[in-house]
Amino acid sequence: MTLLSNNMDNGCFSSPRHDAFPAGLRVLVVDDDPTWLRILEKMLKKCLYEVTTCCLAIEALKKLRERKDAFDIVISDVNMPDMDGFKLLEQVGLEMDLPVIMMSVDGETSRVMKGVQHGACDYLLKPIRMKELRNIWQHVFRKRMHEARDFESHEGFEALHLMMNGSDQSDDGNLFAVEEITSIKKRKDADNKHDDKEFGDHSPSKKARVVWSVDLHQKFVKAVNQIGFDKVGPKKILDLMTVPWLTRENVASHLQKYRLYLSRLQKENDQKSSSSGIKHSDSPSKDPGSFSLLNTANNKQQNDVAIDSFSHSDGSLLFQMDAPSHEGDLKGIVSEPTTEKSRTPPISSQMSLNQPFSSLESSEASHAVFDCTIPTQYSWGEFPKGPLKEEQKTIVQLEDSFSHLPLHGTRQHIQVDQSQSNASINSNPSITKEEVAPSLDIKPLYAGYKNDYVSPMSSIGSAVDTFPNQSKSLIVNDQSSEPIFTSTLGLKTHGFDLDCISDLDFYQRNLLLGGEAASAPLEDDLNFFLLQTDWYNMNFGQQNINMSECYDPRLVGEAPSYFYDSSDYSSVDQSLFIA
DNA sequence: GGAGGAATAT
DNA sequence: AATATTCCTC
Repeated sequence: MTLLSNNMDNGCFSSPRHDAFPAGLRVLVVDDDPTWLRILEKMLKKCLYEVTTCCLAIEALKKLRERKDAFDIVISDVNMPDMDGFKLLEQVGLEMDLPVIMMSVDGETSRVMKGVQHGACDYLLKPIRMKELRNIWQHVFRKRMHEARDFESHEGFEALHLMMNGSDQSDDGNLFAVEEITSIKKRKDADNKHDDKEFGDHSPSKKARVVWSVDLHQKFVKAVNQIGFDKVGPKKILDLMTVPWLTRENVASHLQKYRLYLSRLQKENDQKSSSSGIKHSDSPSKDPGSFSLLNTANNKQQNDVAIDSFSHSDGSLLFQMDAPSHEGDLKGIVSEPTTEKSRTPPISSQMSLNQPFSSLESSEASHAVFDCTIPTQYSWGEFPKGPLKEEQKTIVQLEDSFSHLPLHGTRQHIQVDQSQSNASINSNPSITKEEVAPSLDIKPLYAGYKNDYVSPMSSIGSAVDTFPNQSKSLIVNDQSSEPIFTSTLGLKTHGFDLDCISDLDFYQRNLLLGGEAASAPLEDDLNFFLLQTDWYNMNFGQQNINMSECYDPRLVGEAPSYFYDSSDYSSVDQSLFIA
């Protein structure tokens, strides 16, 4: 490490005798009580600091003015005859801008506060212990960091830490030199430079990440379908999506993931078919109506663009979508879920699941599907966090949760809500008209969504796999920490408002936040950030709420099913397309 | 010289 | 795991 040299240009800590950082710290002690003065001097010297004492505040000021660079830090008593310690504090802060530590026998909060308000970097109560003096250098260090302007708490802390460890015993010169500190800052500055741009427009340090919300994905899928799976390209998709802030790269990345997902499904499908002989039976309901079903290559018909090209040889299908948007959106291909479920052992769930499909009409069917697939709020509560996290969660669990679903009752509920959903959505600024318009309502969207990812396969396995993952994502994950931090910064700047989710918010929601956040369940979020005391976390949590499809707690009371359900859907969907 | 897309990085 | 970036090919 670099040693602090006595001849540093800036003259800091220039002690002829010591070159290790804390050692040689030039301290000016001011106290009208000679006894204390002596004691302090002794103690400070023991710390290897260079000590200068004076019993008069005025005298201290004089010394300081004479040579502004002669001291690194000032320790002053509060009660002095010639001048109020606070006054001195103020002067020093004004003229020399040196860190000042106040001390007194009086620990009254108001006084301490006064000292701090006047700029004291610390307030020590007499009797003062070595321990307290030993670390006063930290104030100098901190100040320097700040001065270096682009002080970064993190690095600063690290450096500080290092210094402390290394310097504690003043044994070696294992300390960071001021120069180093400075360099750290510089590096920091450089880094921040790019960030700054983003900061400018409310974004945090890093480039915002695009969160592929259900809406976005839906658009994506729609575009893919319109173009034709075999002809798609990021650019084309991007153009069709008409999402201004989205970039080709974003789309490319998503497409990559999408393809990966599909291929994985395909793979699984293949395996399955081979092992079990023939693939799944056709899904139950191929509803002529609007539902599309997937499975078997045969059903590709009615879509303008069936994206089955992906599937291959074996003809097992990949997936189809109703391409044309129009109201066609509603029809999603729901097959998969059905199939999966039916296969699953737990009878109760199966029954419920199947039923809807076979008998319901398309629109209803889709609802039903949702119901089946998505655990309702009840489920939420029932899902054990632990298990959810586990990779092998499984069918059993899923089934369990499914069996708990209040399908019938819920279904009705949902339908009703659905009618309101549009209103809700519209009222929610976070969703732009365009977004709302194309799709009749969220449910259909989800249905479509699900189709995209799930329909291709009717494999239970895939469903199962995804589920656990999704749960994982539901739980606050650390990965989001970084993005979130950033985003919060942005939010902070803009004054995030939970009540008013504006387009901007939508934008932020999609660009600023970490992806996982979007699927975080309210419950977890709340738990999570209720534990946090700082603003960042609080907002982080709120953000999450917003992100999860209008999951505003305050709204929950009013628009129950819709919100709950939607959030659930979103989570499910997300998991679904998590490859 | 840009678009796609696999490989990598974060 | 989800996205972003990089890098190579066409």
